[in-house]
Amino acid sequence: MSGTDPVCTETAPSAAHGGPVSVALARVARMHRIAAGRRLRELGLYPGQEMMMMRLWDCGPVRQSELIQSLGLDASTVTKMLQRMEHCGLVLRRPDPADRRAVLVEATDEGRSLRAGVEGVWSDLEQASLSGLAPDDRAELQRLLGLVADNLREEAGEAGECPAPPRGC
Amino acid sequence: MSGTDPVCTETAPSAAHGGPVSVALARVARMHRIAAGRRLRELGLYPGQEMMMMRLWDCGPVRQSELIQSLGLDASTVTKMLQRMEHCGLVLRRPDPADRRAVLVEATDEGRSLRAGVEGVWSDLEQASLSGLAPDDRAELQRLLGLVADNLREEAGEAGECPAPPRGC
DNA sequence: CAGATTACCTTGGCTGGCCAAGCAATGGGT
DNA sequence: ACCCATTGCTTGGCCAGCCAAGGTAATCTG
Repeated sequence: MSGTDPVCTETAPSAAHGGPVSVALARVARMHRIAAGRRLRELGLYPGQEMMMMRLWDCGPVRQSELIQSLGLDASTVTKMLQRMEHCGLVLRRPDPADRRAVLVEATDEGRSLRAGVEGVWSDLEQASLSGLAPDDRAELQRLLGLVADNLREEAGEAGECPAPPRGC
Repeated sequence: MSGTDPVCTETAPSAAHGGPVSVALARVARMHRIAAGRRLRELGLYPGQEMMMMRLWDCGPVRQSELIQSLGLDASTVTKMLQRMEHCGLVLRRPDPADRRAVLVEATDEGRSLRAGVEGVWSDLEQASLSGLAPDDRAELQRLLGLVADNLREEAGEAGECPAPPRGC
């Protein structure tokens, strides 16, 4: 707080730039991720892995490609995550007899044993982050997020044009 | 779609788990980031850097600690980002004469020249992702995100208890 | 005024996540 | 039967982002 402190006094980041909602969304998402990570770490999980496990708990043995599509992640991301998780004993991977390029993924017993903990963390977090929102508000928030998701999905689909314009930096 | 395909037919990921809103939030945020990254790359920026630049455009020379707090990022993250961005000529760093441990950060002319492009990208993205939402809905979404942000901020504040419970994996 | 505490930044290590490129197996077209 | 396009996954490279630990400067305290 010295005399060198420059012009800017505004602490709240931008309500004037291109997209206030986008800014808010990015911020909230990061904070949410951090909060989740803090709780998850006590279970021995890194943030993001819980999504994977949830999908596996639901489904029994799944093709890796199914995971990729259902989580909406990049294929290489899923590959590396599963490699680490397998190495930790959370998950089991074996070739699909019906298609020799595919890989079937399944939760191990150890992986399954985390289910209650993870679900507890998530519902706890949901409760904490939505505290003070009426049921109507929660439903509304979910609805609006759904609409945005639809828009972005469409966006992503029709974007395969520019081959690879240079990355300046 | 072979015969080996297991039980799970549900494509929509979970409406039953702990936190549907949390899931939606995480998904939307990731898609949003990807969409932003795709557009930003044509400007020579990586996703995340635009937030930094926006803050710098607003404020003139800023202390690094100010950036850390205002962006809500980890100190080490900001350090590394700025190192890369300085190396690319987007940004200029110089020691603060008033406090020899502090660093003052400022956009270079080259960095400033990206302003119009970045703001265009963001408003474009805002428009694309909010397409189909009435003004009321947009305002509502922003309001709700603000509430969630408040909850999470509070959350983060009072969480400095457990020193460092082991990371199993 | 000296010693302890605090603020500010840096480095190292690890993960999630992306893209681009590559390899193997499947399936369709002629 | 053959070739080619497609699908499924892997590797390598890079960046954002976290935590933990360390070093230097400013500030608070005795």
